[in-house]
Amino acid sequence: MELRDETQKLKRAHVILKEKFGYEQFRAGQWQVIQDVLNGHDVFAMMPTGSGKSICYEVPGYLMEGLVLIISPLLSLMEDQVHQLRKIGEKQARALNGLMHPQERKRVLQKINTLRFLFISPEMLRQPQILAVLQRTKVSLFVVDEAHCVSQWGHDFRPDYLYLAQIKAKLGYPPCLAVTATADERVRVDIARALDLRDVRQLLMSVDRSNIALIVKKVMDNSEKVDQLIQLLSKVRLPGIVYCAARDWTERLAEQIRLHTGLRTAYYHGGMDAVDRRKIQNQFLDGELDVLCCTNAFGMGINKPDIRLVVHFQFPGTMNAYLQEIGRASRDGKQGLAVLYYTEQDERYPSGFIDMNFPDDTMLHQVLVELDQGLLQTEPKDNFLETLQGRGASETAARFLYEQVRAVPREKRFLSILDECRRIIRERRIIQMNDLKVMKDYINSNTCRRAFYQSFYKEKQQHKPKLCCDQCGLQFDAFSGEESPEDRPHSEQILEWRARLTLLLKGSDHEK
DNA sequence: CGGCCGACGGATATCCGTCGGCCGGTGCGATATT
Repeated sequence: MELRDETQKLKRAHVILKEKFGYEQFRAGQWQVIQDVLNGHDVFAMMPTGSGKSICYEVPGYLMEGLVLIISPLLSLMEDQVHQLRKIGEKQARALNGLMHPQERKRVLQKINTLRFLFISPEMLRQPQILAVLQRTKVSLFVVDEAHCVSQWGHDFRPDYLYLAQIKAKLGYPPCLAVTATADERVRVDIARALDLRDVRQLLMSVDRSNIALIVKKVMDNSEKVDQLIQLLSKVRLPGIVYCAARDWTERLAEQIRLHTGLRTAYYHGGMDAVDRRKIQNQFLDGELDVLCCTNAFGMGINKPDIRLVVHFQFPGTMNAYLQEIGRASRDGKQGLAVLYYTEQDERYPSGFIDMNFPDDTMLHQVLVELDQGLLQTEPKDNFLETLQGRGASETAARFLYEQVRAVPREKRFLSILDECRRIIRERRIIQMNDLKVMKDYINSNTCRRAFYQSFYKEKQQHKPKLCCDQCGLQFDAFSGEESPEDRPHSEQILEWRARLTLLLKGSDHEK
């Protein structure tokens, strides 16, 4: 009888897809995930961005009894997703966050039993009052969106991510669905552990984006980089994103680009206020900008199908981050280009960031001693964090230390956790340094770029696109235009490009 | 890790080199103060 129920559910999934979302068929991967979810399994799904990850929990939301709880890393992402659901007429979708008026938050909690979808941050979810309300509610599905954040941020930057397993337990172990576009094997294991996934079904789609041509270009110094970038921007298709490691670089570059190319250029980073950020983001989405210089603050949840170029003015510290960032190009399947400029000095950024994530050993030791002597208190939290930052710790390092000391029982000495802290820091450092090494190896490798990361992800190289990478004969000069237009071997490239475009267009027609 | 800035000292009355220290990226929520 149970079996018949399940079959019924699966049939109804197709009906929901058509009636609510207006699609005839599930796309690759979606159907498998939905089946596993409806059958009550924990599921880990790695699907490329733009492949319709949200359908994977939205459709089950209509077939399971109770609330679908979606843990999301960004408030803007939650708002967007609620908005999307509203557009298809779903009224029982809400977000719960700190920007809301307390009254409104209360109202959402009061009618929680009538909701179908609730979007929430890991921080909010950890609040005892919120959790108490959720404990009285039936949670049908526990979704972790952008699940790579668990591993990428949970260990230092946003420690609340590491409490999701505990919260899941308090909610009575609802089935869990973790989705992301990029997670190498180590990250997958890390996520599975942090979320306490059991008997997990995995759907692993390729991380490769074959329509994005890859180029790594080594240059002497930053001024050469700026020159080359400006040339590149005036030759290739736009809009484009230029990723920088530091905020001041985004501003300086934007200025330079505007000056030398006249392109509509803006910058975006986490130091700007929320209104400006929204404004720039919307301008970019609406096609009012050609170039956006930004830090890694920009990108998550950005769904603009026609970004043609992603430049790395400095490279990120992990392969996952790199693939996330270049993956924002050409979601529509047309030809895109990713260019990474490299000088040896650029390494200082990622290695500096790794250093900043943790307190140094002197501070660690000193703080534990002072806590034991009563010269320092862990509470109130903000005072503790401020004191540490006053002594030169980064905000992340301070918060890391707070997470370590907050749970030390009264009868124990703080110094007793010294070795444990040292071990954690050492291990995390090794992991991050290894990630960085992989990224450096990618840059310095003299084999196919695509083959390199596919092997890192333990994927077999499926099909090699014609416009693959600089190692496979893709001419950087054809894009950058270092020579005069006449003597460039350009026309052939363009022809090839056109031919490919046509093919792609035909291909997508065929799919429909 | 390395670029950048300010301090400092030496040789000369303003400049020049060197050295040490600092800084650098992601966002949530809550709370107190203008």
